[in-house]
Amino acid sequence: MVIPPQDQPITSLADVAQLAKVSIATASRVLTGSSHPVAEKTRRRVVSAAERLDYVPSAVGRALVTKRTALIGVIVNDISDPYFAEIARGIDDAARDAQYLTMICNADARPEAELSHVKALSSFPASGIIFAGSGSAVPGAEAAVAEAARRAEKRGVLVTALARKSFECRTLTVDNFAACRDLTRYLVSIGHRRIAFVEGPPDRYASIDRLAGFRSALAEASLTEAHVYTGGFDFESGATAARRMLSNDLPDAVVAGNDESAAGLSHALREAGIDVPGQVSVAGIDDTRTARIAGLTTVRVPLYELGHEAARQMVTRTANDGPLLTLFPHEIVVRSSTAPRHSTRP
Amino acid sequence: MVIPPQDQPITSLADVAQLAKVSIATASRVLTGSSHPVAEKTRRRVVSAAERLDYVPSAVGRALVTKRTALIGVIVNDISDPYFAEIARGIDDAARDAQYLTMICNADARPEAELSHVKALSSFPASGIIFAGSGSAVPGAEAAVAEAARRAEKRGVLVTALARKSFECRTLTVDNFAACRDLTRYLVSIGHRRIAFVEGPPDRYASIDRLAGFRSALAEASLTEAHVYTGGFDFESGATAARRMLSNDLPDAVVAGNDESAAGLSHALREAGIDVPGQVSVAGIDDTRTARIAGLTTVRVPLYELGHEAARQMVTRTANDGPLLTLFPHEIVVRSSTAPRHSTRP
DNA sequence: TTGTAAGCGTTATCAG
DNA sequence: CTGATAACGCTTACAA
Repeated sequence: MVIPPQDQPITSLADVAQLAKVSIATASRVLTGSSHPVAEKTRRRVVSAAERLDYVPSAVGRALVTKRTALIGVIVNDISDPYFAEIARGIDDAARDAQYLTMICNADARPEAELSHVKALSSFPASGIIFAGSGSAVPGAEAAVAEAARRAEKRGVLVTALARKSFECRTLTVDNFAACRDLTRYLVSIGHRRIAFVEGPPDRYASIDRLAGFRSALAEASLTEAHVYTGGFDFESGATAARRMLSNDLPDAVVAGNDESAAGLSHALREAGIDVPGQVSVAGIDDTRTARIAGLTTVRVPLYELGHEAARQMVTRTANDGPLLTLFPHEIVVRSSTAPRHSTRP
Repeated sequence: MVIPPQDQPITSLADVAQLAKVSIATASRVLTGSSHPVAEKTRRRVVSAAERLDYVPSAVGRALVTKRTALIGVIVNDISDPYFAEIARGIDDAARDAQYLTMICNADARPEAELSHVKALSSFPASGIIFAGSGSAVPGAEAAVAEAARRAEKRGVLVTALARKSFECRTLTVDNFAACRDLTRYLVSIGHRRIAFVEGPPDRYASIDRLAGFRSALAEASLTEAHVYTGGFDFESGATAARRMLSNDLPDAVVAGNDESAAGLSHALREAGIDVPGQVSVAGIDDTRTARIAGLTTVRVPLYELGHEAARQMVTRTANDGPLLTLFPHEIVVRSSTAPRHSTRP
């Protein structure tokens, strides 16, 4: 590592102590708000010395002793995806309230990237690591990540997931199966019969659980799926599925694996002259800001709240007691991308 | 700070050295890839010992000596705003390539929050701090932030801004004035005459420069502005402006201060039965993913690239030599929210 | 080529 | 109530 020119010496606790004419120990006790008793007069001398010198305690010096930094690491697939951005915002708000800093790591769903991030975060070490995305159901795909997470935990790093992972881990999430089942039930309830699904990445638990929920709702209603299109969690995947749908046959309604995909789907459908929701209803999942902008019917998943609560538990170190799995409620949000079957556009 | 139970001792360089039967110094030289010569046989012993112990060097121990952590801090207004999320993604990609971690700090445009983040980042200290959002033109509003940034720089922390700030600072950005002027020129070129503007937060340089660019283009064409609506950089601000527009009088076209606002604007207009772009053309600025989803005509601002290049310069410590101001090019992107005057929807 | 040891800034222990 | 000091894990002169 390149050592940059150290133009200015850092003012350290020793400087504060010297100016206040106390020992380093006393200065530390005052500035950390320790419970160790310090005379009021002494305290004031230290505080004013610190202010005069614009003293900022060295996080590194402190961490060397406490073996912990006021850092929370978040491993996302892609921070520019609103799903993760909203989670990250919730985390950082809770972190900031407790004077913690939030580190964002993009892993693009690659286990090797996750692994290297877990290691980097452990090297500080961060107080906690939050896995924002769901895991891969491919056997062994996450083995190394699981092992690294387990080791980090043994060293006192709190680990929390906000979606189902392939290893045991404290988890705050929603019931993806139920969420997608409820959404599909809604589409059935407004008269749709031929309903298609656009899948997310097929190895992800989020995709798998959502597809299963979709199928469950259809089975309840004694319906068979119109078609399950392979897809992905991005706009382009939805658009691609739409094009295949157009050259295939149009269902009454489509459930997409998430909002991004639903947005791409309805965009491409409309571009081809299809009336959404007049001819085809389209629904997404997550209720990210994409859903609002595109006017999508969707299922609200409390992303901000998931992140906020996970981080809150970490900074208060409550995460160790709570239950291993906490489910947050979801809720259908009806907007203008769906309509009763055979209605026309309002 | 609470000291957590240290379930497991951290394996340190001493452990590696012991297992490899070398001194700590030698182990360090091998593992840091120092230029100091080490016998090949010794090197291999150290490497295999490190592997066997699953050694991860302590970032804190290292930072205590080098006075620098492999951390880049990014101060954004709101990471859940795609504008900032796309910048953050660019930064993290460059950071990750160099084995740096990215810290995201949400400041919601509040100088006090920015200040506390700069201090927190300095306390590590981070290698660099990137200000993603533009500054406030209110005199003195950012004085304390400017001072803290200046001090951080004196200690070797690199500081870069991705938008105009009220203090001198290495800056990579686009010409907001020209961007908005060019967009307005485009609307004029397709026949619009009565053109309105929806402002961003009035104290921000980004808002001010864009409004000035808008007025400049109108002046060139000897037009007067239809109306300048107060607004903001969010969806709701655009929607609010639309409602005032409806009870006022409809212009031929509207330029919004950014894409979020433009999305809210066109959403509310359409909800009120107005044909966009048939009756009113709407354009945004930035070309965030919001623009793609909403099908907005806009100006592409290379957000990812700005973040990527800023971070790249930081990790290579090139930021000290380059020019103080670097302008990145912008580009008009035409989508379906604008059309020539008096045309009907395609 | 290897090793010894100083020192980074902080907290915590223990003695006064 | 205050202070001296060990310890944390690492890098890097300097010595051998």
